[in-house]
Amino acid sequence: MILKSQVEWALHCCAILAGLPEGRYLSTKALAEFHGLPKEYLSKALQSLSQAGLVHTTLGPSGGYRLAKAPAELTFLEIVEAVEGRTRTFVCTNIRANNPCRAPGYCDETPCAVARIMWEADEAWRDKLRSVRLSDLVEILAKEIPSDLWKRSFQWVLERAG
Amino acid sequence: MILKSQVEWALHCCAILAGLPEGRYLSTKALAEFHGLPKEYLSKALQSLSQAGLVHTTLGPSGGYRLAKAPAELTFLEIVEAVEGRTRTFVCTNIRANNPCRAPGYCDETPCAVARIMWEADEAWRDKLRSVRLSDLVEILAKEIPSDLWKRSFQWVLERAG
DNA sequence: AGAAATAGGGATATTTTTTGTCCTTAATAG
DNA sequence: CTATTAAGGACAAAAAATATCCCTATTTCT
Repeated sequence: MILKSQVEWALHCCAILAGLPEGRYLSTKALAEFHGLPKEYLSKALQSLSQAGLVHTTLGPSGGYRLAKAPAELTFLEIVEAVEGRTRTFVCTNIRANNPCRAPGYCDETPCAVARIMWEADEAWRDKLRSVRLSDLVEILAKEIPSDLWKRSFQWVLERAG
Repeated sequence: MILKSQVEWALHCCAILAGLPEGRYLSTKALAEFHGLPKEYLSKALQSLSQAGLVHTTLGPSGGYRLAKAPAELTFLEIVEAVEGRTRTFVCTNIRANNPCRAPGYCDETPCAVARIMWEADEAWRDKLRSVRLSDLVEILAKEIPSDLWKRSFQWVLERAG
C-alpha cells in the first residue's frame, strides 16, 4: 500500500504555488520542468487539485494555476485527498458474514470491529495530515533550503509566471 | 491506496486463533472455510504471519496454525506489517533534486521536508495500530457477537482444530 | 509400510491500479 | 489569427493485487 507519486508531486507543486505573487499563475509546463516530471501526467494531478477547488486556473498564454486560498488555510490532508481520493485505506469486505454458523438471514447492526479499529488508525493518519498546513511546509523549506538556491528558484518561477 | 485484502483476512484469522485452546492447531482449510475465502491465497497470508514469527505451524493431518504468543502480546501493527510489509506508505522520489536551479553536485543533508511530514502521518497510523492488541479485539467481539453465534463458532472451530 | 492431510513455496495467470502518452476542444492573450 | 493554455477522453504500458496450480517434505493415522 503506497500512495500515488502524484501525491508527492501535488504537495511540491503547492509549495511552489504558495510562493507565487498575488494574481499570478504558473503553468503545468513550468511546474513539470521545475520538478523534472512528465508534463501530461502531472497535469492530471493538477486537474485533481482544480476539481477539489484547491487551485484556480486560467487559460491561454500566461495561464496556469494559483492557490485558491492562503497557504495557512490549506492543509496537507486536503491536498492528499484531492489526489488520492477520500476512500479509507482499509476496506471491509465483511467476511464475518461468511461464518457458516450464522443464521441465514442474520444482519449485522454495527460495522465489523476489525474495520472500526483499522478506520481509527486511518483517522489518526488523516488527523495528522489535517494538522499540517501548507504554510508550515513553506516555513520549514525557507529555513533549510540554502538561501541562494531559494532565491534562484524564486526567480526561476517568477520568470515563468503569467 | 488501499490495504491488501489479506490484511483483513489475517486479522480475522488471528482473532479465531486467539480463541484456540493451548497447544491446538487450526488448518488453512478450516480458516478459509470459516471466512469464505480462497484457501490457496489465504495460505499466502498465513505464510506471511509464519515468516514474521507471529504464528507457529505443524505439518500433517491435525496440523495448521496457532499463535506464537498470547493475544495480549500481539498488536494490530505486527499483523498488518507481517502481511502488508514495513515500507512506509509515502515514498519520496526526491524530486527536489531535479530543480534546475541547483548546483550540479549539490547533495541534500536531510530528507525532504515533504517526506518527513508524510512519514510523521504514517507513524501516527502505525502508533495507533501498535496501541491495539489482539486481546482488545477479542474483548470487543465477545461483547457484540450474539452469544449463541459465539458459542456455535467456538464449537465449529474446536471440531476442526488438531 | 502406506495413505491421507498438512504447510511451504515456486510458477503462472488474471484482474486492477498506477503511470504515462496522445489527441481534441474551448478559452485566452497578444 | 496565432500561439499557448487547462480540461478531459482514449488508449497503452508497467506494476501490483489476487488468485490458481502443482510439487515437496513432514506428520498423523491406519
